[in-house]
Amino acid sequence: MGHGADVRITATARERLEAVGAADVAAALQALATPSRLRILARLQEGPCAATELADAVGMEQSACSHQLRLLRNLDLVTAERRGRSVIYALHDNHVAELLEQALHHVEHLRLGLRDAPAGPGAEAAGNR
Amino acid sequence: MGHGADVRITATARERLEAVGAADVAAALQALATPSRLRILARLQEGPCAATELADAVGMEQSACSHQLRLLRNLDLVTAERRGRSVIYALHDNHVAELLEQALHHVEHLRLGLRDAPAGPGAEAAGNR
DNA sequence: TGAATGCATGAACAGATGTTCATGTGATCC
DNA sequence: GGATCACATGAACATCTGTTCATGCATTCA
Repeated sequence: MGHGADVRITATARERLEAVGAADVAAALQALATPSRLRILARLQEGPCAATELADAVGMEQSACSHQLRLLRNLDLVTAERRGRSVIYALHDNHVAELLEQALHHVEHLRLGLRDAPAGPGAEAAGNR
Repeated sequence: MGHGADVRITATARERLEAVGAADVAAALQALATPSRLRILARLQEGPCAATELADAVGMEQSACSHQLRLLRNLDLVTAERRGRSVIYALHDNHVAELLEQALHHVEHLRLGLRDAPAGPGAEAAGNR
C-alpha cells in the first residue's frame, strides 16, 4: 500500500459541483430565485398551509400559485397532502428551511454592503469597491 | 410604556424577506442559479483569476464569461482589480464562499433524496413521497 | 506610433420563465 | 344527481436570460 500519502479528504467546490451536476444545482437554486416562490416558501416555514390560503397569504392568483407549487413539488422542495378537498402544502424538510434561512442571512449581509474578509488566498489589497 | 410585553426577538422568514426586499433576495439567488455562473464562482473559490484564464477554466467564450462577470460584479458577488493588462477577479468575501458552500451542501442532500425531518409544526404523518 | 493583447460592451437572437385566462378534475354538500 | 368548492392543467403571451457576433477601449510592447 504505497508510502503513506497525504490523501486529500476535501473536494473542491468545482469538483463537488460537477459531481452533483452543475445544472441540477442551478435548478435547485433557481427554485428560490423568484419573489413569488420565496414568499411561498417563507410562508410555509411558519407551518403547513392549504393551497388557496397560501395563494391568498402571498398575494398571488390561485392559478399562478398552483403553477409555482408544482415546480416546487417537482424539485422536492415542498410536499403536498390531500386533506378533504384541500391540499396541504409544507416544506419538504428542514434542509429547505435552512437553505432559505442561509439565503436570507447572507443576503441581509450583502444588502448592507458589508464585507468580512476578502475571501481566498492571494486576494491581497483588493481595496473594496 | 405599556405593561412589560413578551417582545418578540426573532423575526419570521416572511418578515425578513419583505424587509430586505423579496426581489433583491431573488436577484441574489438568481446569480447562483446558472451552471456557467456556478462554475465561475466555484473556480474563484480556489483563488483569484484573470478573466481570460477564468473563461478558459470554465469552458466559456471570453465574451460570454465577461457578460456574466459583469452581472456578478453588479451584485457584489465578485471583485475586479486591474493588474497590468489583465483584470483579476475574486470572490467578494467569505460570505459568498459560504453561500456557495451551503448551496452545494444542501443540494447534495436533495440530490440524494434524503429527508431529515418533515419541517414545521403540524406536518404530522406527511408520509414521504 | 502602430500592432497586439486582454477585456468590455452593444445588438441580435433563441430559448426559458412567470403570469393570466379558460377549462378540467376530484371531493363535499344539498 | 347537480351544484359548489378547492385545486390542477394547458395554451397563449409578454418578458427576461444567456449566448454569439462584431466591435470598442485600454494597456503593453516593438
